[in-house]
Amino acid sequence: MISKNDRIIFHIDVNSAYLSWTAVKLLQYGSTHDIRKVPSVIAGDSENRHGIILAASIPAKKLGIKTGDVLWQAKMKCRDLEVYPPDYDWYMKSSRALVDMLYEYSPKIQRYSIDECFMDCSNYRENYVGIAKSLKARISEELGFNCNIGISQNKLLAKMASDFKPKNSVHTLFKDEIEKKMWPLPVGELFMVGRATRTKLTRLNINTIGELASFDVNILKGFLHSQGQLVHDYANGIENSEVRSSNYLDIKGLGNSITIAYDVDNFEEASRILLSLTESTAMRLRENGSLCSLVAVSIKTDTFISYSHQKKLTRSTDCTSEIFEGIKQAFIECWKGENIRQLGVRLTKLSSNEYRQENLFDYVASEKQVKLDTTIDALRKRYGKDSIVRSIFINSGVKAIEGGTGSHSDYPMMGSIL
DNA sequence: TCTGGGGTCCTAGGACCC
DNA sequence: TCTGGGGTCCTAGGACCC
Repeated sequence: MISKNDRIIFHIDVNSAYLSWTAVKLLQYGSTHDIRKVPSVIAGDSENRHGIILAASIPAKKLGIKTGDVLWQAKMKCRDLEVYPPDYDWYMKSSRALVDMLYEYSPKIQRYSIDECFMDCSNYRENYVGIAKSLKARISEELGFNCNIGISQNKLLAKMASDFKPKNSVHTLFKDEIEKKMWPLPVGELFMVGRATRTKLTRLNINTIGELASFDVNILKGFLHSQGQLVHDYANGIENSEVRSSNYLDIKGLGNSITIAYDVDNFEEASRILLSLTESTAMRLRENGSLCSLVAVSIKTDTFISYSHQKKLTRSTDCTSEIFEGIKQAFIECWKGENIRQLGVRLTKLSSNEYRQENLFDYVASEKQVKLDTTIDALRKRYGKDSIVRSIFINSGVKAIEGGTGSHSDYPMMGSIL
């Protein structure tokens, strides 16, 4: 169990978050039909080639439908599958409501993703399970959705615990429970063992987490390099990272990408889409108070081949037109002329805009650009994203501002590591 | 029949310098 | 003309997460 110097970490995980949150919204708007109780999914529309399952109800899961499946395949498994579109603004509100409630319990909270949080509850030396249960009950009653809470001495084990069945429960996975509760599980269920790693481990005849835990770590490192050490540690429950109150300023990079409803085969069209993506990404960059000095373009072709190319800027900037020049250059340098299915823009090497390095030669011009961007951002914030649109987009068939967890993204996305 | 979008981190290989 | 090795930095791609 818990000893004196142990931390107590909660991991709160909303069950089928998107589906639950849409269900709650429908009920709040007067529906009497709870989509959690029938086969249903949240998915984009196939017509625009966004037809992927983002979340599935438990009845849908029982029919073999899971996140990431293609919509038409899911429909074949269940003829009267109910399909609902995602509503990201609502999901952000729901997520925020959850976090607000968690702050009543502890100030040390790390938002790991839109539907997962770590919370350091080391202050509750006794009855932490009882506290978790009452927290879970409050979330159900006051917010209307269910979650799992995992409890342990570190974040990894707490996260593993919150995956345990049954759903809508509190589970513990303390170090002295690893052997019984975690080691019998298939190795692919360990955090950070994805498909590629699992395949390699299977070749070494490692099939359960317990087999991984007792395997020679040096042999593992030979096959998996640093990943070998990491998963071996995780299989043994070793992980010591802090619950760090996330600061949105310390993101490493940001980007937007879009799968286009049709294949793009000419430069002008691709360029318009890239500008549209640059607009939304640069806006987020400015909102974050950051400058970037490296930009990258990514391309996915109609045959699903992906590649990317990056371009260093001459100085750090948050100016849409400067960033777009870099993006356009990068695209010209790498596009091989295939039909394009998806385009992406990514900004990295971020720094704070407190230390804006002015261009000595056209100081006035760049001053003006900064003011222009700031003004446009303010107008769009006030009157909506489409209130100001570049003339190039009018009648072009391309949305002026494409993609993006725009202003509502007030948490950093999770990393793959804790 | 068709296959999303947002992230972080690591690594192999090439360029360049000494 | 041909030969080496080590260090650093950069890039593209691939691993993982939700």
